[in-house]
Amino acid sequence: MDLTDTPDLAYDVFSRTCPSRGTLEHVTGRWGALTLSALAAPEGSLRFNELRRRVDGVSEKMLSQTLQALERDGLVHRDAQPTNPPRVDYELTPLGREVAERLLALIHFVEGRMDEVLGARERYDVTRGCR
Amino acid sequence: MDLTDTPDLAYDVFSRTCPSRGTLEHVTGRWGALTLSALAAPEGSLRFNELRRRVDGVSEKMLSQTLQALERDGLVHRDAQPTNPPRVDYELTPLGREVAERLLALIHFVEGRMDEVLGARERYDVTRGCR
DNA sequence: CAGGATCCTTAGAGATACTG
DNA sequence: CAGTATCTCTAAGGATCCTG
Repeated sequence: MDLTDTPDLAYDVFSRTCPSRGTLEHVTGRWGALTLSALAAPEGSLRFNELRRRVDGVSEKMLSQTLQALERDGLVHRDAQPTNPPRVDYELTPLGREVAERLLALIHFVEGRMDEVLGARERYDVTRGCR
Repeated sequence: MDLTDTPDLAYDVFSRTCPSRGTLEHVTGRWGALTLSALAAPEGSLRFNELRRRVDGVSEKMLSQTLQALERDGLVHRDAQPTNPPRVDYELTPLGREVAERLLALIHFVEGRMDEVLGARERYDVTRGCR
């Protein structure tokens, strides 16, 4: 084993220039997180407009951009049938599924603790609201 | 067990108006995620400028805003000594620590798979780059 | 149906200067 | 040291129209 250099710490999100920051932003961004979560549903595979309905509030443009970024990062697989009308199915790749798992653990935890969060907010606003 | 209504699903991030979306954005946002991660370090407690140095690239303004949002959500505790010069320490609350745990699981997973991601990107750019 | 192309708006972000 | 205040400006995001 050679430990003179640090090849295993190649990617550090704390560094401004690390590409992992970009990927993390795709994954955790407003629409990225919801899109991955939607695709993690049991159905496994969803069409463009199905996704759009699930991800409440997303525009066509943002969903399209989000899906492209996730596909480029190898987290989402895009299956386009050259039929008319066109039919395109999106599903998670194996890597994407592992990412989504961890993402959902975070999301569900936050959802489950929202009462605490909301309580903390009220307390904060009462004490510091008088600024 | 009564399953006729769904009171336990009170917070659903898929809904445009759910407050959990806001909290999730504080947690997963560019600076929120890095700030929580930095505070999850073994030291436990960090001062403003220590944080600023760890979170490479953050401005005073954004760090300040981020910390306020996280404090308001009850994830970060702020301890200000009214001395001169002032000294303020930030640390995770118990709830914040649980959130950070799950967040770090996601971050470390992504960091560990960046080679795959970068490989996928190259393949994507080669095949679709010709647009 | 799945998205590309366009235009438009504004909130988020950075830089700087100032203060207790 | 730990912020706040102010300014500027870009780029994310939304709405709309269009096409294979």
